Amino acid sequence: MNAPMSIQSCGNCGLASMCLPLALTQPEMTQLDGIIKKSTPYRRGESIFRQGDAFTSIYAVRAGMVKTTLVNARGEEQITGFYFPGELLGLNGLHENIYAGTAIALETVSLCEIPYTKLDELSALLPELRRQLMRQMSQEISDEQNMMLVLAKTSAEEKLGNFLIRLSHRFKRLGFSATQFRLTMSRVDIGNYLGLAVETVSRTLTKLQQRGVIKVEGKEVTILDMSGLSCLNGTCEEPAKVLSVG
Amino acid sequence: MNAPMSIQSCGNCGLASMCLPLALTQPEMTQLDGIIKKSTPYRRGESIFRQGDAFTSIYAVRAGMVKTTLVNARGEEQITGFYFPGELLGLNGLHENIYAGTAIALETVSLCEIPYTKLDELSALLPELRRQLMRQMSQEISDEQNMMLVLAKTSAEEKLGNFLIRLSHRFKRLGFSATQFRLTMSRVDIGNYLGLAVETVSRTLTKLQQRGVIKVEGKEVTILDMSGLSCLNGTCEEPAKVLSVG
DNA sequence: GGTAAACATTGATTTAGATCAACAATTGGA
DNA sequence: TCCAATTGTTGATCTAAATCAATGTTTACC
Repeated sequence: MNAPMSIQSCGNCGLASMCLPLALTQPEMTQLDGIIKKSTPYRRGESIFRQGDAFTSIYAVRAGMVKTTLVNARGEEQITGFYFPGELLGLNGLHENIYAGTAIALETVSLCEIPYTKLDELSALLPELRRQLMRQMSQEISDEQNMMLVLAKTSAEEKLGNFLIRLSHRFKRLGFSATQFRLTMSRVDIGNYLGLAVETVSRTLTKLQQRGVIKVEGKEVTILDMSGLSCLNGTCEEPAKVLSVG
Repeated sequence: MNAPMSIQSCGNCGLASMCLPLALTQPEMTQLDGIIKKSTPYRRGESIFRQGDAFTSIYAVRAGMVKTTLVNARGEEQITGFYFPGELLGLNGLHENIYAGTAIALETVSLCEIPYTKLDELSALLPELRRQLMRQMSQEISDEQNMMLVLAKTSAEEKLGNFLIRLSHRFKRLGFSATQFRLTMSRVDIGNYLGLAVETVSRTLTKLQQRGVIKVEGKEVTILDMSGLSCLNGTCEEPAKVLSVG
């Protein structure tokens, strides 16, 4: 090992999180090309894989946003996540060789496809990769446990506050503005994800806007008072309690 | 490779799911002993690790039941899972080397402790282990996504039906009765986990009992009509709709 | 560029489950 | 074996958010 290990963007798929070319040699790079496939872009509404399909590959999002959904026996459908460039899809297919959910493009989406059968080969090539994969799964477990908390314990306002803040973080990480971004998903999708009716999503966004915390213009959102939002989220110091005196 | 690979119970910790002694040689077994630690039992209420602690080990439950919880900045606490013998704790500590939740013994609990630093060593010894670990994480992701669906989309009755059925499956897998078992956790814990008030848990159990679907005697539960419960869960065929005629 | 479909907002009404309150049943320690 | 503490049940009331309903707005496709 010559250079200090660093996680950087991969030329092949443009991803910081998935691809870890730790000063790869040229032949190694060439090998990589043969393993990671660039698949043709998916269009809005197209599914990348469907619940119950044979598990063949995991996917790293290159560009565009993806949602994943889970349907139960009674036909109720839950959006289980929104995936941004740099994030991995299909991690929960490993335990029974079947995709445990459906992934759908919310806009035009590019992906890196990593065939599961090649994962060992790839890991041998990039020893750090498997560990990185474990970290990502670990992260996903944490995120979903946090989501359980949000779904079970918080009000509509807190849910939306939390949602917007997490979106903000992810846009920031991608190098975009943390305070002004576009909601790629519909209000229905937001409601479904947060366990709220569409009408409640609408009303709550309006309420937050009236309070001056955010500005909403259709799908465009501006966060005007980040700490105001954070407070909803509980991630800021409790504002000094104003006790009514005498 | 001589014998066909099979996942069987590990003499060291009695676990089918975690330990994979694929016809190990004696020296290998000896090595294992040095890596997997049997820790002293934890008593009811004791914590195995706490949210924010430095991540050192993952744990496999040998005996007894464990709950894990997550606390957010505002102090709201959510039970994120109940862990049975054979299941793994601490899988979501990997991504930032900090435990992302707290694990608490619900009764006297025995564990196998697997120091994270030994995981590579162990994986080299048992090549199947790392894959098994990935499968377990994958399973946990799926379980939590299912939980998101339950929390966001189902009624109190459905939540409890789903809860009891999942408990039933796990007792069955452990070789115990699938229709009669003890609720190790309190009603408060059940409510917290399912996003319900205690009172609602109590009332709903009573209602299910009155309907003859279950029998409840304190912590002892008997499932009298499994398909009745499954219907709540949506995992059975829709019962023929009785249309009122004329 | 027009029109149907999909998506979003706002208001009125209903409801499932939370909260408040009182009491009963277990549990565990002296 | 008793008593305090914890845990569980049941009833009455309240409320946040769902549902129902009507209308406005954007999108995408002939």
